[in-house]
Amino acid sequence: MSQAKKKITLKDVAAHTGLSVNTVSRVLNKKPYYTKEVEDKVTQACRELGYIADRNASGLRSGSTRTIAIVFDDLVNPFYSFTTDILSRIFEENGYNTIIFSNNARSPYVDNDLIRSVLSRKPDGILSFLEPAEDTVGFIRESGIPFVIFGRDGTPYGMRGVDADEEFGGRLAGEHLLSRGYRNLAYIGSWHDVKVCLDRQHGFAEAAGDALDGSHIFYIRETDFDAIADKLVADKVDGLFCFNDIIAFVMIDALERRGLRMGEDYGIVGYDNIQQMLRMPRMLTTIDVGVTEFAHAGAAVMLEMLTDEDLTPRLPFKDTHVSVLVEGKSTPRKGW
Amino acid sequence: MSQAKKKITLKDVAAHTGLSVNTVSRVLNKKPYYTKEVEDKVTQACRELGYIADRNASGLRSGSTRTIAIVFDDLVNPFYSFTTDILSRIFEENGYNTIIFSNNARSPYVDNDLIRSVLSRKPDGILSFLEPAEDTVGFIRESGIPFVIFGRDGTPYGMRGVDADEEFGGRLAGEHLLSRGYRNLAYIGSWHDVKVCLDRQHGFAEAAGDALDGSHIFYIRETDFDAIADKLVADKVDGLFCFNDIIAFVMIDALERRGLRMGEDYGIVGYDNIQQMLRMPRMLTTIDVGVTEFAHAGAAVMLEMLTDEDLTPRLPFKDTHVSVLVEGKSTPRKGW
DNA sequence: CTGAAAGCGCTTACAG
DNA sequence: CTGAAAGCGCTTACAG
Repeated sequence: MSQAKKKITLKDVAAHTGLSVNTVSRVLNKKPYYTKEVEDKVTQACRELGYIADRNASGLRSGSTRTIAIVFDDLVNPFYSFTTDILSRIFEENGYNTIIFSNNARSPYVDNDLIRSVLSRKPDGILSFLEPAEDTVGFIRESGIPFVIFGRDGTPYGMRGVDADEEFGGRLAGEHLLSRGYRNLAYIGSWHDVKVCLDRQHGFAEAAGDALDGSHIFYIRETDFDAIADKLVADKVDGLFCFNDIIAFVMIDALERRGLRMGEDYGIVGYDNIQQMLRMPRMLTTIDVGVTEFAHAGAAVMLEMLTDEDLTPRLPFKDTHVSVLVEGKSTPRKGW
Repeated sequence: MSQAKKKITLKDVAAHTGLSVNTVSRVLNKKPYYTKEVEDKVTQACRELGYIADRNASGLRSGSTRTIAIVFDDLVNPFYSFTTDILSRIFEENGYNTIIFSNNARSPYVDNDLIRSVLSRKPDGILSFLEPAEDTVGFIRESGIPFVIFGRDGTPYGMRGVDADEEFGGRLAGEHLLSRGYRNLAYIGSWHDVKVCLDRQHGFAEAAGDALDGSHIFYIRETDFDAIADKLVADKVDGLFCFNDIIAFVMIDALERRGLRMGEDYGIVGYDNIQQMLRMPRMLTTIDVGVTEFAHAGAAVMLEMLTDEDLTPRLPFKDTHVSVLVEGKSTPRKGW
């Protein structure tokens, strides 16, 4: 097997054509002022030599790496992977590569270590599924790099965000469970200090009214699934709303191990509709934000910031799209 | 909002400490020869100034970008996202960032455009879920860059691969369906020219024997789901083996629309056990390769190639791990 | 329309 | 143990 072939650089292409590196560079970047003849010569030489431009080198000089960083805490959740898939394809189409970062689930925030790691790659923009930690907000803003918070409200941080109406989603879940006859409800959230989680909770609580007792609000980062399940069984809770579908699945499993069957002994509503992303049968009743449009909205904001198009007040996603409840088998009419 | 703060470079740190950029660089990279005093001064200055090294610049000079490219065709499939999540975390722990590339599902191969895009980022290594296209194999090998084919056999390309025993998995599926009483079987593959797909098919065919008629072997890239479902119904097929879980889910849906219920009118086996990755209830019977160990094996090979550790003949994944069949509700004993 | 020089922010030899 | 110079592969002014 032949060893690492000599790397072909602009200089080689220049030598091969008898032109200067400057001219070759100009042709490749389609800058004005060169003859068709020169263009052909360059194109030909690049093909012959198998020239591939070094994007890192060009980034260093030009100040733009044509790279976008995506930050998340858990690529396993299809909500993130589905969105990341769409985003990276759109970025690619626009000449940007995607570099991914995760937070090791240390916290639901972009902390200092993480942002430093991201910035060391000099991306042209950062799209984060996580909110910035208190002490990184100023740092990020001062860096001047476009930062989009995806799926969360950016205003508290003075940043751009692309978010959906989470309270509305929570309300849908609450109304649905009530309308199906469930009367003793619970909410299983993720982190007690994450806004999305609280928004869904508040919407749900508002709709649920007396049916949701304060002692039936849980956060999986504080109470483990088994403890939650035990409490639900003990208190004869009959309707669950979970922060996302994965949490719902885990609860279904935990309750099954206690002899309770989904859609028979209790009703349950999730969030995200990952079943559809995976083309699975509709089993779980869930809230669907329209993830494809959501991702496209996020990409649009990012590209808008990158190209400095004037940020004319287009209506944000939140105001133009509305979540819907998709019914599965997990919330049949209760009793009668 | 303050505008882009002046970027802090090594030069600034040098000026601030009264040292040369060289010395500062040496301290930051922990090269030998500097006093504790100098080290403290540098550390202090970096903190004060908020210095973040430019990894692209260092990569340009040093020849190593500390970047690994991961190539896939569909991040939505949890098999890929789960694996990518693990891989990127392991790479991160070892000082490498991950840059992702997808093929736009143009083909199941790494084609010329794709590899050029990847190489332009000068990654230290490439881990691909896709096999290289015929005409890119030579190019990739000549580039000298470590290339690991994940989930596929690398030997036909003279490359390193990390693969599982796919025929064995296919056999498990076939034996299971037979043992449950299904007698008229079908295989739903992905691409007819992808080795993994064929390996599973061959293992399955071997176990199925006469129960698998040649006309009941399909590839979803050639025949659409509805056409497949129609044929299955017409021929009263009672047992399905699908290339992966997602294909299985789509088939279940297509058959349901034709009035056939999974686990009642027919049995079905998938591949990958994505249910477990998503912590979902065990519904589908499926083949599980042990994706966590699989991902770790892939990372190990990649890191091994990067650090040039001698490639002592450790047993490859295929020879040390064996897939298992995980039973769900989709393959109950038939009839009696 | 094309070229020679400078420089992006680092690290790598090489001096001292 | 530390520093001055050169250079990684490009693009950006600036000349001509």
